[in-house]
Amino acid sequence: MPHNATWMFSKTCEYAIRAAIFITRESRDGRRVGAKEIADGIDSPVHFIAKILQELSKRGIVQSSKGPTGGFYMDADALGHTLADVVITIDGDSLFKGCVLGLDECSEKKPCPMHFEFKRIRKELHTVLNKTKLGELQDNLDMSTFYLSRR
Amino acid sequence: MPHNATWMFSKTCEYAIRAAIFITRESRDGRRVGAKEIADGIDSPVHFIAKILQELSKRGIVQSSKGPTGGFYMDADALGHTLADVVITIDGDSLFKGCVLGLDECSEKKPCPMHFEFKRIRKELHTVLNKTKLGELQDNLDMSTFYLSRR
DNA sequence: ACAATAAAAGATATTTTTGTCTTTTATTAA
DNA sequence: TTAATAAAAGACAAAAATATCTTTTATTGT
Repeated sequence: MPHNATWMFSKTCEYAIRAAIFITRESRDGRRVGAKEIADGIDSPVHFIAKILQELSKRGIVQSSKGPTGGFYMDADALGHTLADVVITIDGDSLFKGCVLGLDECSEKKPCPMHFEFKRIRKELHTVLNKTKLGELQDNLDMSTFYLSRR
Repeated sequence: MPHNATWMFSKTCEYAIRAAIFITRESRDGRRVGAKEIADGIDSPVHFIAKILQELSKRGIVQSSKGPTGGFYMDADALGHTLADVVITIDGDSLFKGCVLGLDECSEKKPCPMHFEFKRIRKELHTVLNKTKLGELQDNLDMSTFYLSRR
């Protein structure tokens, strides 16, 4: 039987979200952070998060620059993204659109038994992930009271 | 990047839920259904669902009997179970308890940035999966209007 | 008793996800 | 213009999830 020690996001996506929030927080005072520092900050394998960051960078979710003094950061544009953007970039939009029971043909007309029950949950989920921009999260002083790693 | 074409449940668990509902429906008029028939009915690999059914049977979520006229079915006891029971049997309770971002130490005191936002969603999710017993689902005539496979 | 049926059990294979390591490319500062 | 730094890229490895196949065991009707 599957282990599935987590929730609704792939592990890759969990790392991505944690990294995005970490970078948001760090780039508050203009700091750029390297893959190593991020990996330490969010408890993830260095090379793995590096790969993920490549993808996020490609899609404009985070900014990056090479060389010394380089690293990952967020510009104004990037701060306009939401957590939903991060999720969609990594896991796609199936979380918001796919059938809970994995049926291809599930729809309003041919609903699976859980279709209508989960409509509200799905909507709420979308709302939560969409309502806050990373920039707003950045402005929130409480941010320092949240944890991204186990230490 | 991960594919993750579905939602919050493992594929194994999706099959399990679909099978449980299928058996509930079929055992309405005392019918027992074989693994093959179930696999056809819910669009799943035969041997794979057979394995899953073994587990569900072991935990009393479904009943089974061997030999000709044998197959899977639900007795009164089994009909008292909820979808949450099925989910927990297969995927464990991490869906209801684990941190959304996969942090081991996430708690009220050391919350991850999404902790409080997701509290409500998690609760609602638990409610939806817990509120209806399979037996009640069985009594619901609308059941015939729901789909469990692509055909 | 026997043949047929169906679940249980277990071995094995494939695919996907996750994680690691090495090389290349771009940028900076001295 | 060179050495150091850091991301980008790509090859490879390990682990987990999913899927298939074969053998065994229990049950039924004849």
